[in-house]
Amino acid sequence: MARRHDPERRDRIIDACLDVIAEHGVAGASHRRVAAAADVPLGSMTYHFEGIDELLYLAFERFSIQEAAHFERRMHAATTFEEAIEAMLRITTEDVFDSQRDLILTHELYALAARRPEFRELCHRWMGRSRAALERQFDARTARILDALNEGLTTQRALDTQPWGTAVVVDAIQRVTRSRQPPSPRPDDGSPSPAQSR
Amino acid sequence: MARRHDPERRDRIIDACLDVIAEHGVAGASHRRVAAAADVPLGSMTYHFEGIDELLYLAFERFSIQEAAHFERRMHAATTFEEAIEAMLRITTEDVFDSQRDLILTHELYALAARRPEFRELCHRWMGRSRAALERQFDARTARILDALNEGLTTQRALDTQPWGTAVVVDAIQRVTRSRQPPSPRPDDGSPSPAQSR
Amino acid sequence: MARRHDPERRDRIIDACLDVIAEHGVAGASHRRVAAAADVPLGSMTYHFEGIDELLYLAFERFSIQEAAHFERRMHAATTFEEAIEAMLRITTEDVFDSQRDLILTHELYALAARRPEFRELCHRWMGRSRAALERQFDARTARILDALNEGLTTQRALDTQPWGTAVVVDAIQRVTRSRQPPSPRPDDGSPSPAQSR
Amino acid sequence: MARRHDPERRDRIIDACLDVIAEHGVAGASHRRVAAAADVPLGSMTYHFEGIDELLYLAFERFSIQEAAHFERRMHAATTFEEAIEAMLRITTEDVFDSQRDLILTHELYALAARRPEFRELCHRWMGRSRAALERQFDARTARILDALNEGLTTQRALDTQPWGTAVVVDAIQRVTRSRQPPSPRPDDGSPSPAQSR
DNA sequence: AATGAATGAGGATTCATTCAT
DNA sequence: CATGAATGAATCCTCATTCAT
Repeated sequence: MARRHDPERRDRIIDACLDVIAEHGVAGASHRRVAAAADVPLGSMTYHFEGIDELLYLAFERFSIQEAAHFERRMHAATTFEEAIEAMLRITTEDVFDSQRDLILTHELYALAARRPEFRELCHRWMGRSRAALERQFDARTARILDALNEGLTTQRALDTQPWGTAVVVDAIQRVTRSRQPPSPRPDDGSPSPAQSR
Repeated sequence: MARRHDPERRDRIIDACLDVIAEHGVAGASHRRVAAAADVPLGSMTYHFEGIDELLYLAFERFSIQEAAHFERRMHAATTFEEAIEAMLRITTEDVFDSQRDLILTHELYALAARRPEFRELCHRWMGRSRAALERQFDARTARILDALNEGLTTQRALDTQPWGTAVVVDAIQRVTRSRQPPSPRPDDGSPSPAQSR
Repeated sequence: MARRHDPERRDRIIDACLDVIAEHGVAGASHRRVAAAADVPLGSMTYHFEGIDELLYLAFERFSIQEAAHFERRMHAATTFEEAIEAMLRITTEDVFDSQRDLILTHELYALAARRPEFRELCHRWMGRSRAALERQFDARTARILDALNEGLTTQRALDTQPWGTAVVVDAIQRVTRSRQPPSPRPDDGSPSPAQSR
Repeated sequence: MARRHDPERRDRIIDACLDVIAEHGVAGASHRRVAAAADVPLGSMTYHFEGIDELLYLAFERFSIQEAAHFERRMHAATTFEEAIEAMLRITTEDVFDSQRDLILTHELYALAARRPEFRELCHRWMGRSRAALERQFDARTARILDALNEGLTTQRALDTQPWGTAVVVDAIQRVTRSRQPPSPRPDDGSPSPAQSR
């Protein structure tokens, strides 16, 4: 009866879906719960979305795009090699550490991606953007390794029951970035500072 | 009607549960589907297990133990530093690459662990065993980084839609192991240097 | 967006409704499916028709009129007694045999008519026209019997899983038409013999 | 809470399903309505039947068997040719005329059969039994024609809005049975003359 | 005049769980 | 000890219809 015209409803439902997944997992993300979270009648759900699969896809698509954009923002803000290293450190130790929500959503997405190609495609695009952002400061090989390292450190730190210090992270990043740097000159893409210390 | 006395039934159900998760995800793992997969009457499910949560927990417990054991076997077989490097390479590039099932189960477990402490505990124990196995050939810090690197490389290789060569993996392992290795002598087999244990 | 002014839309919807019934039965004939079949917005449905009942009625009205007209055409083309017999044979063996669509729609209509008077009225009118057409070549009694015979043969041939030869049909028509024919002279075209009108 | 053990429940549901179809048509035969009619919880429906399709099939299977049995009883009671004619007359004029329920169910079945082979099979079996019963008193050809005639007369009498006298029926039966009877002697009970079997 | 947006009721089905046997 | 029968809650989705535009 209230709210008949509500143009942002679709968006609100997608956001609500992410909230529900963060709280109950994909397994607990039902039309009913999402509708309640978005304060929308149940019938709206299948009016706005083909089915729960489409909603799930759109939700994770939005999430992966937001995460990629966040990563890009972090990396683009770094104008020197040192700042890039620093940015990586912050990304690994702070960003995910702070947000339980992101952590959950990321792994729910991965679980889906492991079984279903359309979600794997989302991961692929996300990784592509992360790598491209890293390649502004690092060569392609290093970018790829750094991204994988970030992935692994983040996951293990989050899923451990014991706290990790940041020292391991710092050390890991150094090993990965220092080792190959002297022989092969960094690509001038984005023209990072020639100095490679730290 | 046939098998009334069936002592391995509980075990069979747990294994069937993992199969079902691998095929349908945790979201699709219902009593009915697991019972069907285990060829067991539906009533058995709540007779043998408190509820679906207990079954899920036992299934992932078994899975994580099996995986940890597999990792240990791989690493224990390596008696030299070079063999250890080689083992890591194989673990990262072959093991998970081959088994879609393990990949899915791992990420389903992580998704659960991100939300629920009891599953995080499983991850913690699994990581602990992996690290201990690595510490037979590497110092504690390197072990931890190697494990994280393996985690990240494995995940990203599996969830990408494009194939990765093994070159990146080789390079990554080298960077992580070479850099710190010369100054600190490798711990001898079975006794990680006390200063670096967690 | 395209066709705003579309005077034949109502007609198109009615035809589409018959198509949907032929494919999904009355049970499966929903506003949505008909709208899709007619390539018309869902909102059109209740704009052009009071409700689904009205649409159903109009669809079957059209269908029964078309069928009656077809029957009349067949019979009117027969100018002799022999041609009339031949026409009946063709109607029973060819027409319905060929069209799965007509068969389905006929029985869906009958099923409705068995429960609801307004649809029974349609059947009544259809039968009336058929009989009138037959009475151009047969006395009223024979016309009625022939029509019923046609009904029964058609139904049983169509709903059997084994093919019927045409021999039975020929024989049946002969029995029904021959027996009473010798004593009472065939009525001349358009005026059934008064003695036998009902 | 009440009635946990109720061995005839399945049967009761099937009967209730036929009642609901007779009242609301196949289109209106929902799990809910049938469950209510059978005084059974909704969850029972899919416990006892694979789905609504299976229930529909079982209901019409039962109906067609009951009808065939009724027809057989009528015909088997007739021991002479004259009694058989009389039986046919009663079947056509009384039986269906009396029961709105049978009429509706018959045509709902036919509507289904027109679209779906499994229901056509039911019709085929029903017809087979009717014909076999007729062949105890009539030759095969006559049996078939009589059955078709009965079908058509029954249908048209029921779906007309005006009453039919019995005279037409008597006449029709006579025409069909008299014509071929003199030359070929009636087969004695149980063994139709071989020359006329199909 | 026409329709896209919206919705509550009801559609079939699946669910975890209970319980009598 | 084990299970087949049973069920009410909840699943996703479709429905006819309403209504603001």
